[in-house]
Amino acid sequence: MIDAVAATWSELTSELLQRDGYRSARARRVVVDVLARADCCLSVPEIVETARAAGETVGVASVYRVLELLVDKGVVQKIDLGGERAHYERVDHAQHHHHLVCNECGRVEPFSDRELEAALEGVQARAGFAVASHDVLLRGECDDCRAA
Amino acid sequence: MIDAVAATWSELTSELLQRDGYRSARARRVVVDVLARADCCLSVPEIVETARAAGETVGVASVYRVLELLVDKGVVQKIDLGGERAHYERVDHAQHHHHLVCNECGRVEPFSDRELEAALEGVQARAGFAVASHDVLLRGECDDCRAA
DNA sequence: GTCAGTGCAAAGCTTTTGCAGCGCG
DNA sequence: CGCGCTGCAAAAGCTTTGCACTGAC
Repeated sequence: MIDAVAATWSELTSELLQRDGYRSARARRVVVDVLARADCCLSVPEIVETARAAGETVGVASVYRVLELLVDKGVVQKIDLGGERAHYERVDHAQHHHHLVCNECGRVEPFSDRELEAALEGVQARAGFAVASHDVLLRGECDDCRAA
Repeated sequence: MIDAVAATWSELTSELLQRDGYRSARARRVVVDVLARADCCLSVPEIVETARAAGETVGVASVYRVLELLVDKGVVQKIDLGGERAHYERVDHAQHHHHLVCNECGRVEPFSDRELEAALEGVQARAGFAVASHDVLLRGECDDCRAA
């Protein structure tokens, strides 16, 4: 199930890039592949590390360049969790969600809420801005840290 | 009105620090003063610049140290707008709000919405985490940039 | 006088950029 | 076989830290 969705996103991304005249380049394939399999958002070092674990090496510079392209194309979202590095994850309209971050251990967990989305739509309609996207970040202490 | 609120926050902060045994230090006074007068969130360079414009010089290092302390004390909130630098603003429970950021010009505007807060309370109640705070960030194009 | 607090300057990070070489089309 | 893409290494910010000096108490 998850793999099916990921494969779809991966395919759509490849097609999109091909259509726009981009070559089938190695670094691009590796980054797309890592993001396709990721459960949640990843930082650049995490992407490089994950790729390496899978036997593929990529330079950080290439990763940043690929991510910039993918964000531009709207298939990847840059997420700032308040830490020192930015995180990236694939844009998957069927699985739109936000993030809970543990202030103690840094654990990140996704969540989604219909009522929240409805409220956001209302705000966006009333905003003076033409809102293109939104992010919600909840900070606190996760179960494990609270128990400890 | 705004000045009254700011003065209150400023006073409360000073009292809090004094109560906890902190000295009446210059850099601290300057940073608190700048934040007290600020309309919205400021970056560290902006704080230094604003202070300088008011005839007070502060070292960046001191500003970072003061901000860390104030965030710890819960009277200042660190806000990540997705750019390269973090922003800080005073925590003012009477004026709780979130931010709209223009992708084109970088303009930041505050907004608040009762329905949104209600939805967030619901999410926080249902979350596995003990949620301590939340941030909502809306990105888009502001009026001016859309007109241009 | 002591020692918390300061500011400079240097170090540490993430992220960006310059450039020579590689390989897709 | 040209030029888009890559990766290294160097550069560019923001932020943190070490250290000697200043000033609050």
